[in-house]
Amino acid sequence: MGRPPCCDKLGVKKGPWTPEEDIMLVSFVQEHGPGNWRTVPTHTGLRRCSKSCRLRWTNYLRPGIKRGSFTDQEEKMIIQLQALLGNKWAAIASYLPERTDNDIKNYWNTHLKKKLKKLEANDLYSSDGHCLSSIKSASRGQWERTLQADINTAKQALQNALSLDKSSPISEYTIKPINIDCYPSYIKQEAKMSTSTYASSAENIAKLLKQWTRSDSTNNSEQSKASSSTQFSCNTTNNTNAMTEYSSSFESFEPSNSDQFSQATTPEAAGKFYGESKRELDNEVPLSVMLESWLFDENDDLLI
DNA sequence: AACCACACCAACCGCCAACGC
DNA sequence: GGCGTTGGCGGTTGGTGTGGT
Repeated sequence: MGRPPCCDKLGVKKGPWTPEEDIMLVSFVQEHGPGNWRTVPTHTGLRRCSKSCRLRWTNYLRPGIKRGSFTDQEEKMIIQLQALLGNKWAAIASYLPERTDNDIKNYWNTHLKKKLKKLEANDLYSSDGHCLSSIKSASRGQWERTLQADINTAKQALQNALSLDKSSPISEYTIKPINIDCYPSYIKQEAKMSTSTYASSAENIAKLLKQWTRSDSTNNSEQSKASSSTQFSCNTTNNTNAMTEYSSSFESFEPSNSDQFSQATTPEAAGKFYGESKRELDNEVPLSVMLESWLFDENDDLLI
C-alpha cells in the first residue's frame, strides 16, 4: 500500500539528466535557492519529479562536491565512522563535506566492503592456518599500536573535517584561479563562445544560461550528443577546483527572489545552503559533539 | 574484432519522519 | 489527533565503461 510513487505521473521523465536539464535546474537554484523542490518542475518546465530534481542537485550539481577517487584519509575516516555509526551515510557524509552520502555509500559498497572482507580474511587466518584470536593475544602490543595509529588518523581527519564545518564554508570556497578545463564540455563550449573568463561572476553564468536557452536546436542536439554526465569528471584535484569555482560564482550571485544565497554568510546559513540537514544545524547534542568527544578524548579505556 | 564478465556509479524506489492544515 | 504532503535517507537497480579472453 502506502503512498504512490511521485514519479508515476504521466510525462515525468526518468533516466540520466541531460546538460539542458542540468542548466535549467542550476538556473532555478540560482534564482530561488535550494529547496521548495515541489515547485521546481512547474517553475522550470523540467519534466522531472521534485524528488529527482533534489537528488540531482544534492548528489551532482551542488557546489563544493568533490569527485574522483577517495584519499586514504577519507577512506580511513569512512571506515571508522561506519564502524561507529553503521550505514548512516548521511551522518557520515556530514563529516566529509565534499562528499555526498550517495558517493560514500557507493564507495563503501564497491570498494571498502570488499577491502574489509579481504582484510578480515587475511586477519582471520595467518599463513600457517592459525586463528587470529590466538595471535591477537600474542601480538597484542602491536595490535594496540595499530589501533592507536588508526585512532590518530581518524582524529586528524575528523579535526580537518570539523575545522571545515566550523569555519565558514564561504572561506573554503573563495575564488581560485579559473580552470575551465574541468567544467563539463557543454559548459566549456558556451564559455569559449562567449568569454574567456567563464564563470568569473554570476553575471557570466546568467548570460551563458540565457545564451544556452536561446541557442538553436541544432546546437543543442550536438551538445547533447557530445556531452554526458561523465564529462564532469577530470582529474580529482582539478575537479575539486572546478566545483569550488562553480560555487564561488554562486556565492557572488545575488538572487532576486530569494535571499538564501546572501544569507549564507554565516556558517549556519551557509551550511544549510550546502545541504546540511536541519538536525545538524540546530546543534542540539549533535552527533558531531558526541563523535568529537569520543575520538578526541583520551583512549585509555580502549587500550587497557 | 567480438564477446563476456565484472566494476562503477547515477538514478530510482520505497519507507519514514517532520511539518502544516 | 488525523491526514496529506514533502523532504530525507538507505537500499537497490540498470546503464555504461573497462579489462580479459
